[in-house]
Amino acid sequence: MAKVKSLTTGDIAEYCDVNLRTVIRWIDKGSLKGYKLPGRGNNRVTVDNFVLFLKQNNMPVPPELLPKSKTVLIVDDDKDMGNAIKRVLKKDGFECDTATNGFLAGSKLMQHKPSIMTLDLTMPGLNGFELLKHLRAEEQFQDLKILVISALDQESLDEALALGANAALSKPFEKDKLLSLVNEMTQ
Amino acid sequence: MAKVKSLTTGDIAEYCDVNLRTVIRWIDKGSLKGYKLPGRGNNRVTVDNFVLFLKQNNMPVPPELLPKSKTVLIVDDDKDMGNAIKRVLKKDGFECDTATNGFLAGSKLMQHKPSIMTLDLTMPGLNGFELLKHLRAEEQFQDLKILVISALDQESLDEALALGANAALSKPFEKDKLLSLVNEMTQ
DNA sequence: GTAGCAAATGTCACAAATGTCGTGTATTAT
DNA sequence: ATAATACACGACATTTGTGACATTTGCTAC
Repeated sequence: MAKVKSLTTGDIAEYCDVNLRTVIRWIDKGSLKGYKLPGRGNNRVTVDNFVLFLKQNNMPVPPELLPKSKTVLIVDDDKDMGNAIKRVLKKDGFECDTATNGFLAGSKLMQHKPSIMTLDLTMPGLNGFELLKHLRAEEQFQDLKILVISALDQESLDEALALGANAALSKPFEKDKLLSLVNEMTQ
Repeated sequence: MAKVKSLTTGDIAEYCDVNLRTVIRWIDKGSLKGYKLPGRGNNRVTVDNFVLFLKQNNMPVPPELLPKSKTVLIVDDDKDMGNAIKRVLKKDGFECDTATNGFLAGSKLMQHKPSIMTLDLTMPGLNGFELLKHLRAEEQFQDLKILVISALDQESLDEALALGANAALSKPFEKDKLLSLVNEMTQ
Protein backbone atom coordinates (compact mmCIF):
# COMPACT_ATOMS: atom_id res chain seq x y z
CA MET A 1 0.00 0.00 0.00
CA ALA A 2 2.91 2.28 -0.69
CA LYS A 3 1.28 4.48 -3.26
CA VAL A 4 -2.39 5.20 -2.97
CA LYS A 5 -4.07 6.57 -6.03
CA SER A 6 -7.67 6.03 -5.10
CA LEU A 7 -9.76 5.49 -2.02
CA THR A 8 -12.71 3.28 -1.27
CA THR A 9 -15.76 4.40 0.61
CA GLY A 10 -14.43 2.49 3.59
CA ASP A 11 -11.16 4.39 3.52
CA ILE A 12 -12.97 7.68 3.40
CA ALA A 13 -15.39 6.65 6.10
CA GLU A 14 -12.43 5.99 8.34
CA TYR A 15 -10.64 9.22 7.44
CA CYS A 16 -13.74 11.28 8.09
CA ASP A 17 -14.81 9.23 11.07
CA VAL A 18 -18.15 8.78 9.47
CA ASN A 19 -20.32 5.89 8.45
CA LEU A 20 -19.67 4.20 5.13
CA ARG A 21 -23.29 4.69 4.21
CA THR A 22 -22.85 8.42 4.53
CA VAL A 23 -19.84 8.48 2.25
CA ILE A 24 -21.87 6.72 -0.42
CA ARG A 25 -24.58 9.32 -0.04
CA TRP A 26 -22.04 12.11 -0.46
CA ILE A 27 -20.86 10.56 -3.66
CA ASP A 28 -24.36 9.91 -4.97
CA LYS A 29 -25.35 13.46 -4.21
CA GLY A 30 -22.32 14.77 -6.02
CA SER A 31 -20.72 16.71 -3.22
CA LEU A 32 -17.82 14.26 -3.29
CA LYS A 33 -16.68 13.41 -6.75
CA GLY A 34 -16.06 9.76 -7.38
CA TYR A 35 -16.49 7.05 -9.97
CA LYS A 36 -17.82 3.57 -9.97
CA LEU A 37 -16.16 0.27 -10.76
CA PRO A 38 -17.95 -1.78 -13.39
CA GLY A 39 -18.87 -4.69 -11.16
CA ARG A 40 -21.66 -3.57 -8.91
CA GLY A 41 -20.69 0.04 -8.93
CA ASN A 42 -18.28 0.03 -6.03
CA ASN A 43 -17.10 3.55 -5.53
CA ARG A 44 -13.62 4.92 -5.86
CA VAL A 45 -12.44 8.44 -5.21
CA THR A 46 -9.11 9.81 -6.30
CA VAL A 47 -6.95 11.21 -3.54
CA ASP A 48 -6.99 14.58 -5.25
CA ASN A 49 -10.74 14.76 -5.30
CA PHE A 50 -10.96 13.65 -1.71
CA VAL A 51 -8.51 16.30 -0.56
CA LEU A 52 -10.40 18.88 -2.57
CA PHE A 53 -13.61 17.80 -0.90
CA LEU A 54 -12.05 18.06 2.54
CA LYS A 55 -10.77 21.54 1.86
CA GLN A 56 -14.02 22.77 0.42
CA ASN A 57 -15.72 21.73 3.63
CA ASN A 58 -12.99 22.99 5.92
CA MET A 59 -12.38 19.49 7.13
CA PRO A 60 -8.97 18.47 8.42
CA VAL A 61 -6.79 16.89 5.77
CA PRO A 62 -4.88 13.82 6.89
CA PRO A 63 -1.21 14.71 6.49
CA GLU A 64 -0.41 11.45 4.75
CA LEU A 65 -2.67 12.44 1.88
CA LEU A 66 -0.87 15.67 1.23
CA PRO A 67 2.10 15.62 -1.08
CA LYS A 68 4.29 15.94 1.95
CA SER A 69 7.49 15.49 0.11
CA LYS A 70 10.29 17.68 1.28
CA THR A 71 11.17 18.52 -2.27
CA VAL A 72 12.01 22.04 -3.25
CA LEU A 73 12.19 23.38 -6.76
CA ILE A 74 14.69 26.20 -6.95
CA VAL A 75 13.99 28.56 -9.82
CA ASP A 76 16.85 30.98 -10.49
CA ASP A 77 18.62 31.82 -13.70
CA ASP A 78 21.84 32.38 -11.79
CA LYS A 79 23.33 28.92 -11.42
CA ASP A 80 25.61 29.94 -8.58
CA MET A 81 22.74 31.42 -6.68
CA GLY A 82 20.65 28.32 -7.29
CA ASN A 83 23.40 26.09 -6.06
CA ALA A 84 23.90 28.24 -3.00
CA ILE A 85 20.25 27.87 -2.09
CA LYS A 86 20.41 24.19 -2.85
CA ARG A 87 23.40 23.66 -0.63
CA VAL A 88 21.70 25.28 2.32
CA LEU A 89 18.47 23.36 1.92
CA LYS A 90 20.10 20.04 1.21
CA LYS A 91 22.04 20.22 4.41
CA ASP A 92 18.71 20.47 6.17
CA GLY A 93 17.38 17.35 4.49
CA PHE A 94 15.42 18.81 1.62
CA GLU A 95 15.35 17.16 -1.75
CA CYS A 96 16.34 19.88 -4.19
CA ASP A 97 15.80 20.41 -7.86
CA THR A 98 16.97 23.46 -9.78
CA ALA A 99 15.64 25.15 -12.87
CA THR A 100 17.50 27.94 -14.61
CA ASN A 101 14.83 28.98 -17.06
CA GLY A 102 11.12 29.02 -17.54
CA PHE A 103 10.93 25.83 -19.51
CA LEU A 104 12.76 23.80 -16.92
CA ALA A 105 10.72 25.39 -14.17
CA GLY A 106 7.49 24.43 -15.86
CA SER A 107 8.46 20.90 -16.73
CA LYS A 108 10.02 20.13 -13.37
CA LEU A 109 7.07 21.59 -11.57
CA MET A 110 4.70 19.30 -13.41
CA GLN A 111 6.94 16.30 -13.26
CA HIS A 112 8.08 16.25 -9.67
CA LYS A 113 5.23 18.12 -8.05
CA PRO A 114 7.41 19.71 -5.40
CA SER A 115 5.70 21.12 -2.36
CA ILE A 116 7.87 24.21 -2.22
CA MET A 117 9.28 26.47 -4.89
CA THR A 118 11.78 29.25 -4.50
CA LEU A 119 11.38 31.86 -7.17
CA ASP A 120 13.64 34.55 -8.49
CA LEU A 121 11.44 37.39 -9.64
CA THR A 122 13.65 38.63 -12.41
CA MET A 123 14.67 36.10 -14.98
CA PRO A 124 15.14 36.76 -18.66
CA GLY A 125 11.95 35.83 -20.43
CA LEU A 126 10.11 34.87 -17.29
CA ASN A 127 8.31 37.52 -15.33
CA GLY A 128 8.06 36.29 -11.76
CA PHE A 129 4.98 38.34 -11.05
CA GLU A 130 3.18 36.93 -14.06
CA LEU A 131 4.19 33.46 -13.04
CA LEU A 132 2.87 33.97 -9.52
CA LYS A 133 -0.42 35.20 -10.88
CA HIS A 134 -0.64 32.25 -13.22
CA LEU A 135 0.15 29.67 -10.57
CA ARG A 136 -2.29 31.10 -8.08
CA ALA A 137 -5.02 30.97 -10.69
CA GLU A 138 -4.57 27.23 -11.14
CA GLU A 139 -6.35 24.83 -8.87
CA GLN A 140 -3.53 22.32 -8.92
CA PHE A 141 -0.99 24.76 -7.53
CA GLN A 142 -2.97 26.09 -4.61
CA ASP A 143 -0.92 24.05 -2.20
CA LEU A 144 2.43 24.90 -3.69
CA LYS A 145 4.36 27.06 -1.27
CA ILE A 146 6.23 29.80 -3.03
CA LEU A 147 9.19 31.59 -1.52
CA VAL A 148 10.22 34.59 -3.52
CA ILE A 149 13.94 35.30 -3.39
CA SER A 150 14.81 38.54 -5.10
CA ALA A 151 17.18 41.44 -5.13
CA LEU A 152 14.35 43.84 -5.86
CA ASP A 153 13.18 46.40 -3.33
CA GLN A 154 10.75 45.80 -0.52
CA GLU A 155 7.89 47.20 -2.53
CA SER A 156 8.35 44.53 -5.16
CA LEU A 157 8.53 41.84 -2.51
CA ASP A 158 5.27 43.11 -1.05
CA GLU A 159 3.70 42.99 -4.46
CA ALA A 160 4.84 39.39 -4.83
CA LEU A 161 3.27 38.57 -1.49
CA ALA A 162 0.06 40.22 -2.59
CA LEU A 163 0.09 38.08 -5.70
CA GLY A 164 0.20 34.92 -3.68
CA ALA A 165 3.76 34.25 -2.63
CA ASN A 166 3.86 32.64 0.79
CA ALA A 167 7.01 34.47 1.82
CA ALA A 168 9.63 36.75 0.39
CA LEU A 169 13.33 36.98 1.02
CA SER A 170 15.62 39.70 -0.21
CA LYS A 171 18.92 38.92 -1.82
CA PRO A 172 21.47 38.50 -0.49
CA PHE A 173 19.90 36.37 2.17
CA GLU A 174 20.96 34.88 5.46
CA LYS A 175 21.07 31.11 5.49
CA ASP A 176 19.17 30.89 8.74
CA LYS A 177 16.42 33.09 7.45
CA LEU A 178 16.07 30.92 4.36
CA LEU A 179 15.97 27.76 6.41
CA SER A 180 13.43 29.03 8.85
CA LEU A 181 11.14 30.26 6.08
CA VAL A 182 11.32 27.03 4.16
CA ASN A 183 10.79 24.97 7.26
CA GLU A 184 7.76 27.00 8.15
CA MET A 185 6.35 26.10 4.78
CA THR A 186 6.55 22.40 5.34
CA GLN A 187 3.94 22.57 8.04
CA MET B 1 8.02 1.45 -22.92
CA ALA B 2 7.79 4.03 -25.63
CA LYS B 3 4.86 2.52 -27.45
CA VAL B 4 2.24 0.53 -25.62
CA LYS B 5 -0.16 -1.35 -27.81
CA SER B 6 -1.59 -3.81 -25.34
CA LEU B 7 -1.83 -4.14 -21.61
CA THR B 8 -1.57 -7.05 -19.24
CA THR B 9 -3.88 -7.60 -16.33
CA GLY B 10 -1.12 -6.39 -14.06
CA ASP B 11 -0.83 -3.12 -15.94
CA ILE B 12 -4.53 -2.53 -15.72
CA ALA B 13 -4.65 -3.49 -12.07
CA GLU B 14 -2.10 -0.80 -11.40
CA TYR B 15 -3.80 1.82 -13.51
CA CYS B 16 -7.13 1.20 -11.84
CA ASP B 17 -5.67 0.72 -8.40
CA VAL B 18 -7.51 -2.54 -8.18
CA ASN B 19 -6.55 -6.13 -7.57
CA LEU B 20 -5.28 -8.20 -10.48
CA ARG B 21 -7.88 -10.82 -9.67
CA THR B 22 -10.58 -8.27 -10.21
CA VAL B 23 -9.27 -7.30 -13.60
CA ILE B 24 -9.38 -10.91 -14.69
CA ARG B 25 -12.97 -11.12 -13.50
CA TRP B 26 -13.89 -8.02 -15.48
CA ILE B 27 -12.44 -9.59 -18.57
CA ASP B 28 -14.10 -12.95 -17.97
CA LYS B 29 -17.42 -11.27 -17.43
CA GLY B 30 -17.04 -9.32 -20.62
CA SER B 31 -17.27 -5.81 -19.24
CA LEU B 32 -13.67 -5.27 -20.25
CA LYS B 33 -12.90 -6.61 -23.68
CA GLY B 34 -9.69 -8.52 -23.97
CA TYR B 35 -8.15 -11.56 -25.60
CA LYS B 36 -6.12 -14.48 -24.38
CA LEU B 37 -2.67 -15.61 -25.38
CA PRO B 38 -2.37 -19.22 -26.54
CA GLY B 39 -0.03 -20.35 -23.76
CA ARG B 40 -2.00 -20.50 -20.58
CA GLY B 41 -4.53 -17.93 -21.57
CA ASN B 42 -2.76 -14.87 -20.27
CA ASN B 43 -4.92 -11.84 -20.91
CA ARG B 44 -4.15 -8.87 -23.08
CA VAL B 45 -6.23 -5.77 -23.58
CA THR B 46 -5.64 -3.24 -26.31
CA VAL B 47 -5.12 0.32 -25.17
CA ASP B 48 -8.13 1.36 -27.19
CA ASN B 49 -10.38 -1.12 -25.47
CA PHE B 50 -9.04 -0.16 -22.08
CA VAL B 51 -9.59 3.54 -22.69
CA LEU B 52 -13.06 2.80 -23.97
CA PHE B 53 -13.75 0.79 -20.85
CA LEU B 54 -12.52 3.59 -18.62
CA LYS B 55 -14.66 6.14 -20.38
CA GLN B 56 -17.74 3.98 -20.29
CA ASN B 57 -17.42 3.75 -16.54
CA ASN B 58 -16.49 7.38 -15.97
CA MET B 59 -13.17 6.28 -14.62
CA PRO B 60 -10.16 8.59 -14.86
CA VAL B 61 -8.10 7.99 -17.98
CA PRO B 62 -4.33 8.21 -17.57
CA PRO B 63 -3.20 10.93 -19.97
CA GLU B 64 -0.42 8.80 -21.39
CA LEU B 65 -2.97 6.35 -22.74
CA LEU B 66 -5.00 8.85 -24.66
CA PRO B 67 -4.61 8.69 -28.41
CA LYS B 68 -2.36 11.68 -28.57
CA SER B 69 -1.33 11.30 -32.16
CA LYS B 70 -3.16 14.42 -33.14
CA THR B 71 -2.26 16.79 -30.35
CA VAL B 72 0.08 19.66 -31.03
CA LEU B 73 1.74 22.04 -28.64
CA ILE B 74 2.44 25.36 -30.31
CA VAL B 75 5.30 27.26 -28.72
CA ASP B 76 5.58 30.85 -29.85
CA ASP B 77 5.89 34.04 -27.87
CA ASP B 78 3.92 35.89 -30.52
CA LYS B 79 0.31 35.23 -29.66
CA ASP B 80 -0.95 36.15 -33.11
CA MET B 81 1.52 33.82 -34.73
CA GLY B 82 0.55 31.05 -32.33
CA ASN B 83 -3.10 31.53 -33.08
CA ALA B 84 -2.47 31.55 -36.79
CA ILE B 85 -0.72 28.21 -36.56
CA LYS B 86 -3.46 26.92 -34.32
CA ARG B 87 -6.17 27.94 -36.73
CA VAL B 88 -4.56 26.11 -39.60
CA LEU B 89 -3.97 22.93 -37.63
CA LYS B 90 -7.35 22.92 -35.94
CA LYS B 91 -9.11 23.05 -39.27
CA ASP B 92 -7.29 19.85 -40.10
CA GLY B 93 -8.49 18.12 -36.96
CA PHE B 94 -5.54 18.60 -34.67
CA GLU B 95 -6.00 19.22 -30.99
CA CYS B 96 -3.99 22.36 -30.31
CA ASP B 97 -2.46 23.90 -27.22
CA THR B 98 -0.41 27.07 -27.19
CA ALA B 99 2.38 28.26 -24.95
CA THR B 100 3.76 31.79 -25.12
CA ASN B 101 6.72 31.38 -22.84
CA GLY B 102 9.12 28.81 -21.56
CA PHE B 103 7.25 28.07 -18.40
CA LEU B 104 4.00 27.32 -20.16
CA ALA B 105 5.82 25.29 -22.77
CA GLY B 106 7.44 23.14 -20.11
CA SER B 107 4.37 22.61 -18.02
CA LYS B 108 2.07 21.90 -20.95
CA LEU B 109 4.56 19.54 -22.47
CA MET B 110 4.68 17.53 -19.27
CA GLN B 111 1.00 17.71 -18.59
CA HIS B 112 -0.55 16.89 -21.94
CA LYS B 113 2.27 14.91 -23.48
CA PRO B 114 1.54 16.04 -27.02
CA SER B 115 3.05 14.09 -29.86
CA ILE B 116 4.00 17.12 -31.88
CA MET B 117 5.48 20.46 -30.90
CA THR B 118 6.00 23.49 -33.07
CA LEU B 119 8.84 25.62 -31.83
CA ASP B 120 9.81 29.19 -32.40
CA LEU B 121 13.58 29.36 -32.14
CA THR B 122 13.84 32.88 -30.82
CA MET B 123 11.85 33.63 -27.74
CA PRO B 124 12.91 35.97 -24.96
CA GLY B 125 14.53 33.89 -22.26
CA LEU B 126 14.17 30.63 -24.12
CA ASN B 127 16.84 29.60 -26.54
CA GLY B 128 15.26 27.23 -29.01
CA PHE B 129 18.54 25.50 -29.79
CA GLU B 130 19.21 24.84 -26.15
CA LEU B 131 15.71 23.53 -25.74
CA LEU B 132 16.12 21.17 -28.68
CA LYS B 133 19.35 19.86 -27.26
CA HIS B 134 17.74 19.37 -23.90
CA LEU B 135 14.69 17.56 -25.23
CA ARG B 136 16.70 15.25 -27.41
CA ALA B 137 18.82 14.29 -24.44
CA GLU B 138 15.79 13.10 -22.51
CA GLU B 139 14.50 9.60 -22.95
CA GLN B 140 10.89 10.60 -22.52
CA PHE B 141 10.93 13.03 -25.43
CA GLN B 142 12.48 10.78 -28.05
CA ASP B 143 9.12 10.29 -29.69
CA LEU B 144 8.15 13.92 -29.62
CA LYS B 145 8.08 15.33 -33.13
CA ILE B 146 9.45 18.84 -33.26
CA LEU B 147 8.70 21.26 -36.05
CA VAL B 148 10.82 24.38 -35.89
CA ILE B 149 9.09 27.49 -37.21
CA SER B 150 11.43 30.42 -37.36
CA ALA B 151 12.23 33.62 -39.18
CA LEU B 152 15.93 32.90 -38.92
CA ASP B 153 18.03 32.08 -41.95
CA GLN B 154 18.40 28.67 -43.53
CA GLU B 155 21.66 28.05 -41.73
CA SER B 156 19.91 28.33 -38.39
CA LEU B 157 17.16 26.02 -39.54
CA ASP B 158 19.75 23.49 -40.59
CA GLU B 159 21.38 23.78 -37.22
CA ALA B 160 18.03 23.11 -35.58
CA LEU B 161 17.59 20.03 -37.74
CA ALA B 162 21.05 18.86 -36.75
CA LEU B 163 20.10 19.28 -33.12
CA GLY B 164 17.15 16.96 -33.51
CA ALA B 165 14.25 18.89 -34.97
CA ASN B 166 12.20 16.68 -37.25
CA ALA B 167 11.46 19.47 -39.69
CA ALA B 168 11.94 23.18 -40.08
CA LEU B 169 9.75 25.83 -41.61
CA SER B 170 10.74 29.41 -42.29
CA LYS B 171 8.50 32.32 -41.35
CA PRO B 172 6.36 33.43 -42.93
CA PHE B 173 5.09 30.03 -43.91
CA GLU B 174 2.56 28.67 -46.36
CA LYS B 175 -0.39 26.97 -44.77
CA ASP B 176 -0.14 23.97 -47.01
CA LYS B 177 3.50 23.48 -46.21
CA LEU B 178 2.72 23.58 -42.49
CA LEU B 179 -0.09 21.10 -42.86
CA SER B 180 1.88 18.66 -44.93
CA LEU B 181 4.82 18.75 -42.54
CA VAL B 182 2.66 18.21 -39.49
CA ASN B 183 0.70 15.47 -41.16
CA GLU B 184 3.90 13.72 -42.09
CA MET B 185 4.81 13.70 -38.43
CA THR B 186 1.71 11.85 -37.35
CA GLN B 187 2.85 8.75 -39.16
C1' DG C 1 -35.37 25.60 27.97
C1' DT C 2 -38.11 22.71 25.04
C1' DA C 3 -41.18 21.14 21.65
C1' DG C 4 -41.47 20.17 17.04
C1' DC C 5 -39.73 19.19 12.68
C1' DA C 6 -36.77 18.28 8.68
C1' DA C 7 -32.52 16.84 7.10
C1' DA C 8 -28.53 14.30 7.81
C1' DT C 9 -26.37 10.45 9.63
C1' DG C 10 -26.16 5.81 11.85
C1' DT C 11 -27.57 0.78 12.16
C1' DC C 12 -28.49 -3.67 10.41
C1' DA C 13 -28.75 -7.73 7.41
C1' DC C 14 -27.85 -9.75 3.18
C1' DA C 15 -26.07 -10.34 -1.42
C1' DA C 16 -22.58 -9.13 -4.52
C1' DA C 17 -18.06 -7.47 -5.60
C1' DT C 18 -13.45 -7.24 -4.46
C1' DG C 19 -9.25 -8.68 -1.90
C1' DT C 20 -6.00 -12.32 -0.20
C1' DC C 21 -3.42 -16.40 -0.37
C1' DG C 22 -1.28 -20.44 -2.20
C1' DT C 23 -0.04 -23.20 -6.00
C1' DG C 24 1.32 -24.24 -10.38
C1' DT C 25 2.69 -22.59 -14.89
C1' DA C 26 3.95 -19.43 -18.49
C1' DT C 27 6.84 -15.54 -19.59
C1' DT C 28 10.85 -12.71 -19.16
C1' DA C 29 15.44 -11.65 -17.75
C1' DT C 30 20.20 -13.12 -16.80
C1' DA D 1 19.86 -23.02 -19.67
C1' DT D 2 18.51 -21.26 -15.33
C1' DA D 3 16.64 -17.96 -12.27
C1' DA D 4 13.40 -14.49 -11.49
C1' DT D 5 9.14 -12.58 -12.35
C1' DA D 6 4.40 -12.28 -13.76
C1' DC D 7 0.12 -14.50 -14.33
C1' DA D 8 -4.26 -17.51 -13.80
C1' DC D 9 -7.14 -19.87 -10.93
C1' DG D 10 -9.53 -21.82 -6.98
C1' DA D 11 -10.97 -21.27 -2.33
C1' DC D 12 -11.87 -18.39 1.14
C1' DA D 13 -11.87 -13.70 3.68
C1' DT D 14 -13.20 -9.09 3.62
C1' DT D 15 -15.35 -5.11 1.98
C1' DT D 16 -19.04 -2.75 -0.12
C1' DG D 17 -23.91 -1.28 -1.89
C1' DT D 18 -28.62 -1.24 -0.85
C1' DG D 19 -32.98 -0.69 1.35
C1' DA D 20 -35.60 -0.01 5.43
C1' DC D 21 -35.66 1.93 9.61
C1' DA D 22 -33.60 4.23 13.94
C1' DT D 23 -31.12 7.96 15.79
C1' DT D 24 -28.94 12.31 15.92
C1' DT D 25 -28.34 17.01 14.61
C1' DG D 26 -29.61 21.75 13.48
C1' DC D 27 -33.01 24.95 13.49
C1' DT D 28 -37.32 27.53 14.48
C1' DA D 29 -40.85 29.07 17.23
C1' DC D 30 -42.73 29.24 21.45
